[in-house]
Amino acid sequence: METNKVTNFRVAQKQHQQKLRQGILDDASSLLVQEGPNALTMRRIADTVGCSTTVLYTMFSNKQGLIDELYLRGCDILRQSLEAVSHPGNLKNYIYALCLAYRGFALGNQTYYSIMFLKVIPEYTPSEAYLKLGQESLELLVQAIRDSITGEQEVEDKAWEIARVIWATVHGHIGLELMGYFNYSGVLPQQMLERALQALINELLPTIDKDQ
Amino acid sequence: METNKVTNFRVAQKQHQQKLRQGILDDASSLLVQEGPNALTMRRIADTVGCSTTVLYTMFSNKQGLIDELYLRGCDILRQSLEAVSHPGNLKNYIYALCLAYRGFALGNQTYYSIMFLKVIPEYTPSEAYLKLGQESLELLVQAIRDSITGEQEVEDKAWEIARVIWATVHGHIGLELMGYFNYSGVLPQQMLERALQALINELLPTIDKDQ
DNA sequence: TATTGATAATAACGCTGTTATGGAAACTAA
DNA sequence: TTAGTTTCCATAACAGCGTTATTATCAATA
Repeated sequence: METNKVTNFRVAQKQHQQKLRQGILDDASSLLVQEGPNALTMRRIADTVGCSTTVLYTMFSNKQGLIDELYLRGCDILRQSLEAVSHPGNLKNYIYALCLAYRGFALGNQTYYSIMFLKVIPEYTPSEAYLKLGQESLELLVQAIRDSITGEQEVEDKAWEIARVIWATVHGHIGLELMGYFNYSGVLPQQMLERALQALINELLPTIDKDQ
Repeated sequence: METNKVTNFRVAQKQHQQKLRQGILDDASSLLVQEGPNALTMRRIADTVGCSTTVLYTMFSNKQGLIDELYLRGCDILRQSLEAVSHPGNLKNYIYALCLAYRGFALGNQTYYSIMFLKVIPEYTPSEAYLKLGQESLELLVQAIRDSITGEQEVEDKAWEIARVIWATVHGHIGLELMGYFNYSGVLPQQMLERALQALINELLPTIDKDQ
């Protein structure tokens, strides 16, 4: 059957392209991690992969499209970092641990964190859809907050609202820390974050763990 | 007197250079404000001023040196924004107002804020000394906190510590807001920040305004 | 087998920060 | 005044950036 041969070829082609695509993203990813966002240029990616820049443009349209994929990888890593947190039964401690895991993700994957939540690459600004995907990586935190305000009205909206307040706080501590503003400050950044979190959880989730 | 003529010329030269220097910074500043950090290239600055890039390099060494000066201008604007806050007698409200003034500075001077506290220009990273200057722009906030914990031990260290925690929180809210993460979130960013601040001040400064 | 179609490398365009070159103007010294 | 030296600055260049037009190659069709 001629058509079978053709479709077989087509399938092989598709698979090859998929592998190439993943290979490119792997190389771009290690470039990002090992040498920072500044090293993430189309030419360097092409050199690392061993192809011309043309391939990158036919495959991802432009730099924005390529980095979009790295953004998604960052979302995965963040989600997995939160999933790795064991639920200690105590909701307060759990929320606490989720926030510290978020910080762990940020410090352990500074370059991913930077392209997701800071504007370090002039050519890249996450689209509205991707901003939403980024937020949704925090689902576990939102769920924990949902659990801790169960019984109240408009749990869904309130949970997201509180999550965003906590998120912003954690983000702010990380942002200033990464900029270097907390070097030589006497107190460890983590301790400062913990103090802020304690205050926020106490005030925003006053009914939490009262039955434990 | 030959030497007088010479020195007079030297003085005139110096003054001329100072004026030129300020003119360059004025132009760079308006370029930054009107067209954003991406428009802040050495060539565009030179074109706007009406000189060659060589002048910029003899005057500021490099782009880092030029933006250092804009960083200082940003510090001035921030300090003045805080100084413009009237002290309402109530310390809690004052700290509150200072934080909102900080947010006002950030939103009203997004480009200055970005080069100072976010990493939007790959070629610019504030040095340790400038990071310190940036922090010191928050002196009024630190002083307010100092006033509200007077009587305790190690007021100086504690005040800075609490100030940094509050600062990080405000910064985080602004950072996510500027990235667009709070668009379509239902609750206004300012309200979210206010809730966070209320929680922080209540918990970190429990003795505040008890005598009023 | 000749032709069409996709694929990708080369080279180019207009940017960027930075620097070497060359010339003009001004100060110094005879 | 004149010759030499120093200072200043614009032009042009270099390397690198994102992006695209050109061109050649090579498999699929008719």
